[in-house]
This record gives sequence, structure tokens and C-alpha cells, in this order.
Amino acid sequence: MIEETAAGRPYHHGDLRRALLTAAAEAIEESGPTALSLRDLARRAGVSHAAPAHHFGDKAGLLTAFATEGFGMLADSLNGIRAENDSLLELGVGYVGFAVAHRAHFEVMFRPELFDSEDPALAAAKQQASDALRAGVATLPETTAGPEAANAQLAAWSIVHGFATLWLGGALPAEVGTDPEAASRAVIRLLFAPGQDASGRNDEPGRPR
Amino acid sequence: MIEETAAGRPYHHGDLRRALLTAAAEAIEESGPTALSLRDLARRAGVSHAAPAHHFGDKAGLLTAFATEGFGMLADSLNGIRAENDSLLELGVGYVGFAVAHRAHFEVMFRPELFDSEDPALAAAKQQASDALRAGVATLPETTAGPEAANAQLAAWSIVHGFATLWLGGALPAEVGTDPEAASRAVIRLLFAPGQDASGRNDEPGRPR
DNA sequence: TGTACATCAGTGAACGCGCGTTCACTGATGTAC
DNA sequence: TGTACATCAGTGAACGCGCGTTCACTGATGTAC
Repeated sequence: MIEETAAGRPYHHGDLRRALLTAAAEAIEESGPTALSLRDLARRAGVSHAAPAHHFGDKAGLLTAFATEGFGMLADSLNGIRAENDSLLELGVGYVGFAVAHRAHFEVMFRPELFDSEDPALAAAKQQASDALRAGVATLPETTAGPEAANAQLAAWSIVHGFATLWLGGALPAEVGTDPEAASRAVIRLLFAPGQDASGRNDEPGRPR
Repeated sequence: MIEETAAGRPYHHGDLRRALLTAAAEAIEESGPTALSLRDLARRAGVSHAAPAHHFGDKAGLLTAFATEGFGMLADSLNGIRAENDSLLELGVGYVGFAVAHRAHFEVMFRPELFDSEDPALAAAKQQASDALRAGVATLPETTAGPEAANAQLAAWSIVHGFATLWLGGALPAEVGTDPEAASRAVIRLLFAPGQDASGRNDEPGRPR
């Protein structure tokens, strides 16, 4: 049971580390990762402004933990998709879906100047996400053993990363619609089956446009 | 002729607007666009810290001009490539080349929260760049009139934008090498001719890998 | 060719703000015995 | 079951810093006549 002060607030937060990471996601969604301040996170979590230093040391420390969480979430998300579906197309759609659903994490993850890239936990989480992506590309039979395997992986990563980035940046025209997964599915499909249209000859027959 | 003060420095800069934009590119390459401060730019240009306000009003005004310059440069660059080459592949490689050569501009251009998107000059420059890209995609005969034309354009844009972003973010593995244009050429090719390898059956025969 | 004057570009001092960081402290928890 | 003590988490005041913005000003330019 948590003891409370006279003001009704417990002296010890209970899970300040978690609360700060959650507050960071909110703050970054609002104003971007570079505008983030530890004082603002402390305010959001309802603690004194010096409290965050106990958990993360400094801003880079917090963003390192935040990026680590992001890579872990991405790996879990991709592995979940792979577990129920062998389609590389759907793995790509899932990548875009992750970026849109967790835009704060996504933004930080690919800005290494914001955090400590040497951190072991971060490197491990990053490797997990990378492995999940790599394993997905390996399911494309014609590229598995070919000399173009590395390029196929880069192409797949580039197209989904590019679509996600353009979507998040609001750079895409309005005609693309409001559903990032559906829109990205129609686009990513072209990389894997460019000569086919969307009317049923693709590898996901019957899927609604 | 420019009059000089006793200190050897002209009282009027002569082309402070230009100097500030150049300084902005340097500063952004070093520390990113959100860390930018008008006082720092004034220091770099050798003027008082209040001088930039005369030309750009505030930080958003400066970044609006900077993004406008970037879109103009991208349009010029893409149109130059189209003038001497009908290959959409090379247009994509040029897009990546622009991003790497002008990373400060590229970073700002796709972060609309940093500038005033309603600015007419900006909108015009953006349209020019967009038209250049669109005209390039139209050279792909099989997609010109098809219902997938819009998706082909998005796919092309996504793959080059994604590659450029990953490259600039240092996210790509070391095996990709140090030449962004060569690396992107091998990757982008897969979108336009996925079943072909790099040994001469592609649309740019004889091009070195 | 010269003069008066309006306009423009840049100065430098001043202000208030939010930030990161430090530090001595206090409240709370957990463990040894 | 109780007590002592070490450790940990959070507090609040203080500091110095760089920033954007404002303002009265001055130096320089260009134009009307």
C-alpha cells in the first residue's frame, strides 16, 4: 500500500520511470523530441523538476530508454505479424502501422544523435527489430539466396520507412486517404508484384482495396 | 562600393539575408533544425543578434525561406537530371543525391511544423519539386495511364525518400558502403525491374554496380 | 550638381523566461539482527 | 516482533545560461527637387 502525504499525493511516485516514459511519448507527439524538457516531464508526472535525474540522469539517458522501448515494441509488433502471416507485404504494412501508432517512438528511434547508441540494452532491442525485418524478407523465395538479397531487404525497408516518414510529415497528398495501412498496402505491393493490379491477381486475393 | 566602419567591417552587411541562409545550412548540419537559434546565426554572419529580425521576422520566417530555397534546389536538380536522361531510376538516384548533398535543407523541407506551410513562395517551390517528380514517374510507360499511376508515384517517392532518410540517419549497415548514389541505384532498381539482377538485363546496361 | 529628407539596415542595452544542473535535505523502504 | 540503520526516491531553493523580443538609436542609402 502506498503511503500518502497530507496533500493526498504519495511521497514516492511508485513507478516514476514508467510515468516519465509515458509522459515523454505525449510530449514528443505534441512538440517533437528536441523540444522535450525534463522539467516538462516532471510537471506531467506530478513530481518535482529534479526527480527525473534519479531515473535517467539526463535527457539523453531518458531518450535512450525511450528509443530502447520503441525498438522493443517494433520487434514485438513485427514478430506478432510474422507469427500469423507469412506475407512480407503485411509485415511492411505493420511497419507503417507501428510508425503511425507510435509516432513519438518512431521519430526518436531514427535520430541517433538524440540518444546514446552505445547503450547495450538499446543495441539489443535494435537488433531484435532488425532480425524481425530480416526474417520477413527471407520469406521472399526468389531473393533468399540470390546476390540481391541484401538489396531486396534495403528496398523493402526503404519503401516502408519512406512511406511512414512521408505520412507522418504530412507530405502526402490528400487523395491518399486517411487509412495509412490501406494506403501503404497498395503502394508496397508494387515492390513485390509490380506488373499486377489491385483487382485480385496479387498475392492477397480478395483483400479489399 | 561598401563603406566600412573604423573596425574594418561595413556597417551594412550587403547581403545579410543570403548570409543568414548559408549560416543556417551550416548550423542545421551541425545540430539539427530545432536547435537553431537566430542569435547563433547572427554570430556566424558577424552581425548583432537583433539583425536577423529585419529580414525574417522570427525563426519560423527564416525556416520558411530556407525550406523554400530547398524545394527550389530540389526542383532544379530533378529537372536537370530529366533534361539529360529519361531514366526514372536516375531521377530517384538524384533525389537521394540531393538529400545527402543538402541534408540541412532536406531535413527542414519535410518537417512542416517548423515553418509556415501557407507561405505562397513556399507553396510554389514545393509544387515545382512535386511536378518534377511526377513528370519523371510519367515516363514509366506501363503506369502512365493505369489506375496504379498514383500508387507508382507514391512507391517511387517512398523508396527514394526512405533510402535517403535511413542513410542520413545513419541507420543503414556498414555493408551498404559509402557512396549513397551507387547504393541507392542498386536498391531503387528493384522497384522498377524486380525480377532482374544487376548483371546487364536492367534498363541501364553496362552501368557499374 | 547639390541639398533635404524619407526609408532602410544594423546596433546594443534591457527584459523576462524556461532550461539543466547542483545540493543539502527529508520522507519512505527494506534488511540485518 | 521490534529496533537500528543503510539505502533509495523525491523535494525545493539556488545558480548560471542562452534564448526571443522589444526599443530607442544611428549609420547608410536612395530619391525628389
